[in-house]
Amino acid sequence: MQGLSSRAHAFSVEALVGKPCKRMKVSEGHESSSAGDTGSDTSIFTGLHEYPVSQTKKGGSAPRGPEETSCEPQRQTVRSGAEESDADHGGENKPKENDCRPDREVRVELQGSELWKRFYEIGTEMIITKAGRRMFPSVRVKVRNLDPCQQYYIAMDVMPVDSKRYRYVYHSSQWMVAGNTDHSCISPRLYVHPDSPCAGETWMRQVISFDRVKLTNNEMDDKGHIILQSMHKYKPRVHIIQHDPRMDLSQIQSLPAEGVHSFSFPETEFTTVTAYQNQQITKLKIDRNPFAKGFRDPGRNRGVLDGLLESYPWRGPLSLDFKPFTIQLQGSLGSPTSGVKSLLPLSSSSSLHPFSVSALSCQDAALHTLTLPLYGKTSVASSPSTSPLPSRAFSSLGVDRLRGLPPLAPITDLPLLSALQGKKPPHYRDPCLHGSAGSSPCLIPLHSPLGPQGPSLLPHLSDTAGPYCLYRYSFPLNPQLTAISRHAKLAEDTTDCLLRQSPWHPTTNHCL
Amino acid sequence: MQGLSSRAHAFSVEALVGKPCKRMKVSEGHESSSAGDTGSDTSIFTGLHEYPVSQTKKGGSAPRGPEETSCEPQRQTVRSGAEESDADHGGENKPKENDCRPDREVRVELQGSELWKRFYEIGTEMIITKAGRRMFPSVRVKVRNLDPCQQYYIAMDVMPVDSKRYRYVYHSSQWMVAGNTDHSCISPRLYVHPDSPCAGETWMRQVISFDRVKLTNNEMDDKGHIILQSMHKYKPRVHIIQHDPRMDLSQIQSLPAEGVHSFSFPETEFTTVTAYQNQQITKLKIDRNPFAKGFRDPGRNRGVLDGLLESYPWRGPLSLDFKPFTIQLQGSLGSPTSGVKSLLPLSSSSSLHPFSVSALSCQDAALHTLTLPLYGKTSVASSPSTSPLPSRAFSSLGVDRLRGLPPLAPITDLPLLSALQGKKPPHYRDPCLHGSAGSSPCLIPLHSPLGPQGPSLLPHLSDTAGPYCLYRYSFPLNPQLTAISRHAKLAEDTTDCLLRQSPWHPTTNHCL
DNA sequence: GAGTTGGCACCTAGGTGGCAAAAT
DNA sequence: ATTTTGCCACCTAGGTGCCAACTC
Repeated sequence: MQGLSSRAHAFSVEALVGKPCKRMKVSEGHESSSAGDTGSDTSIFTGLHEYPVSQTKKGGSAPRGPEETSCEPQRQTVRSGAEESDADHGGENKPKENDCRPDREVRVELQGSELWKRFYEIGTEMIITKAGRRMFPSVRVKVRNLDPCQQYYIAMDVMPVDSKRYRYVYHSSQWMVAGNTDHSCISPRLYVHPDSPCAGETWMRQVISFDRVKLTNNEMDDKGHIILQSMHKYKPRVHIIQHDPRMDLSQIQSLPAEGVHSFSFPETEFTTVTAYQNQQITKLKIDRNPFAKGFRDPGRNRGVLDGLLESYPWRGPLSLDFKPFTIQLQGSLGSPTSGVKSLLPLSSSSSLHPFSVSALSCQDAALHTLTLPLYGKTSVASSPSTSPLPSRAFSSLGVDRLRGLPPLAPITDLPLLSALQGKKPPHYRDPCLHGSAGSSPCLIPLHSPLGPQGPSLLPHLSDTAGPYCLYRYSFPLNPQLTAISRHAKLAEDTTDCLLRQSPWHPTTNHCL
Repeated sequence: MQGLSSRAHAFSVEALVGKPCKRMKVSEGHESSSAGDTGSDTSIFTGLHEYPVSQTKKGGSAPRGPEETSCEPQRQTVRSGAEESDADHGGENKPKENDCRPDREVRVELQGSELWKRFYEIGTEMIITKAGRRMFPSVRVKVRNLDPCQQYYIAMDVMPVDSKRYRYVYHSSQWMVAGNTDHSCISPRLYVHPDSPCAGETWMRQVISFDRVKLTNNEMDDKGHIILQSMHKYKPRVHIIQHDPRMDLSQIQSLPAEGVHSFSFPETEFTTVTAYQNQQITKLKIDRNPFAKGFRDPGRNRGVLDGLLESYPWRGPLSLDFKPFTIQLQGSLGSPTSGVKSLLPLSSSSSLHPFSVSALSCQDAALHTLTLPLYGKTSVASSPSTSPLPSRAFSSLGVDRLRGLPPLAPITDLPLLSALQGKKPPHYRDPCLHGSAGSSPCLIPLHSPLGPQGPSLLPHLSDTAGPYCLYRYSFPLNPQLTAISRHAKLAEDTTDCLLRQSPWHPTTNHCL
């Protein structure tokens, strides 16, 4: 389980199997090294029971100077080394189950500190929007030395680092002070972790993630997001709040007067923006945030087609522009009975791959022909998919159904018949066209030459006769070409696929 | 906000604006009618402080007979009418803030009772899977007469109705007893609502939804799902548990000995299955569960194309099969300068619609031509979309970018130029092909006749000269045809769109 | 001109029933 | 013969940066 995002899990599973009020051992790895170690992926802070951090300023104005929050980065070095290992072994002590006073200072470690530092070195920017935007990276912490039996709230807020307004100077790639904050008195919002309240033991057992926090620049926000001003510098704080059963903290909107430990981490400082200023930040965000994968530089992990091109020797004739091209892929066929010939004169290498892709590449016709095998063995369907592509990737390209082609028996087979008759293949559903007597929308048996270039192509296909059924899939040039290549990839993974034996009329080019 | 699904919201927003310990007025609508009213969409139960329901049987075997759970459906009629309205007005009483004894019996109403009853009349089935399956409908309740200041846990479990095994007899569409349960002693799982614990006031303010509950048939489940046996009858129970601050209830796995009110509703009884038995159940699920929308009968809400066909008089020549067809849509053009002529001889009706779709319908060529307007006014981009289709719908058809065509200035415009030069339109991203000098994959300026039928089509286009730019989009016959129709829908919604004024070479058919 | 906004293509994440193979 | 399982197409829901238009 990732963090505490699902409260239900915490209750229903992990909490249930855990032994209550028994300190769990957490992996503590490198923390016994110097806490300020920049090579560490965590930052450790200890909180003092006597209030290490300044109180929340209710409805107050922004602090005047940097570091007014009294939980200083320097505090980071207060505890380390020896006491750290003390704590490690102290975890074996029997916790005082009825005594809810923690036996040592509360400690909080920032998770993903390494990533935060990567951003911090460039100058972290966080987008804020009217609707609210998540932070990336998000604040994730591990807490230690809580009383396992005590109930705690854990919350986060975001404090101004100073009362300056900033602007980004492109040519120097730097943030410069651009003025002072107009002190709009917005009471700072406190984000209470959704798992609150929770026993110390449960909190300590896992990473506490604030990834659902959203930042907004909408002062009228009514969704509980944290309200910030654009072009200002901020730093998140994490608060560990002892639950006082006498008080209903379920609706706390500001920190209580006592029993609060607060922590912050220098590398989490960021500047709010409505659009990224520093392109290095953009790049790093795109590179690390899974939701931005669509923007990633394809250089590293290019399209499957590219991968195929590189992994096969026949690269030559293929190109991605409008020029004519031919692909002839080659794979090991499991069945000696499937006699596959080289289908196209343009192909150079030996041709045993179970499908071929060709283009009738008049410059703008974008009409392609795909000869694909019909999977003749059931093992195809049940073989574990080794494709690195999620199947969803096909969806967006609109060619999922190519794969939906079922295993078939020679000719009396119902799915084949339905395909030949222009019905839907079994797995295909199209609610828009449902009920019409339409044909299979994506897999269409090839009946005749397609255009000017068709005849020059088809003889090569038809004279191979018997062992395969030719299907045609037409698609616009580039995106679907990728799709085709993905099918190539699939076929490649399916080493036991067979070409379908289905009748092919050599002169009419009809698939019977 | 829907239910309490986001704890963060409960804390950060709604809870914060609410006045603590003041009973909120909830919409109570028809509840003052007889509680047993079958026409009502809620079922109301009252719980007795003296334990209306049998205790949880820890690790126990299934009950032997039906209705062993003592919270009977019949209890449903205990309270109604007069007291109901009493409670309504009692809501204005000042709650005794320091006295946490509720002033009347706790009441729980099932939300969505009407839907539950629809299922119940057929014989509700719930799929159970190894990974866990949600319930549909899900248990959603409203609670009343809690002490606003008292903290409560609210939980759900699922109790066997009897200890019989059932099988479905298809020819009689009935569930028949097929034997007795083998008493596998799996301790029943308790699903604690993720918002627990929470103040009575907060609970009462909104619908409490158990839609995240998952049912499983995996006895070894470690994800906290509720474990049931297939082909058995069950009924969910809802428990209101007073929070005893002396006890840590955050890890409760069974109901405490006191302070629990339990409720169940006869219409929520269901039979567990691994695959639906009664097709009426399947149909109702598909009809009502948004996640099953893909399986819905398109008869009611068919494809947009169908809708267009019906809403326009020119239906005649269009068909969805392989036959040749022509569409000529007609809309009101904002600009009198855009002289659009009837583009195709096949078109019958008057032709002023800003685009046309035609097919060079050789039986299997599937090469179509789309003439579409370029949106010339910024108001197009900013006009509120009235299309009932989510934009995502286009994604799956692979033609999103058609819409991405930007508003353009006559010819020096960069996006247009890039489009004409075969570059990507501004909004288009294709990571797979990124970096290649490829052309616009989906919007390709029309340069020349496309095939045998091309020349006969293009003269009609080219001699309209000046005011538009012709783009071509090729697509396989059926699915993308729908996509085209969706663009028709978009264009229809965009009443102020303008045909683009861009040069068109009348003899070469090139878009300059 | 600088900063903000809204639309959108492209993702992640995950819920649904259909289907056919597998298990019982 | 019945029940279960795994895969899949098709959805919902929502997070991301890009872009053009808007605002000040």
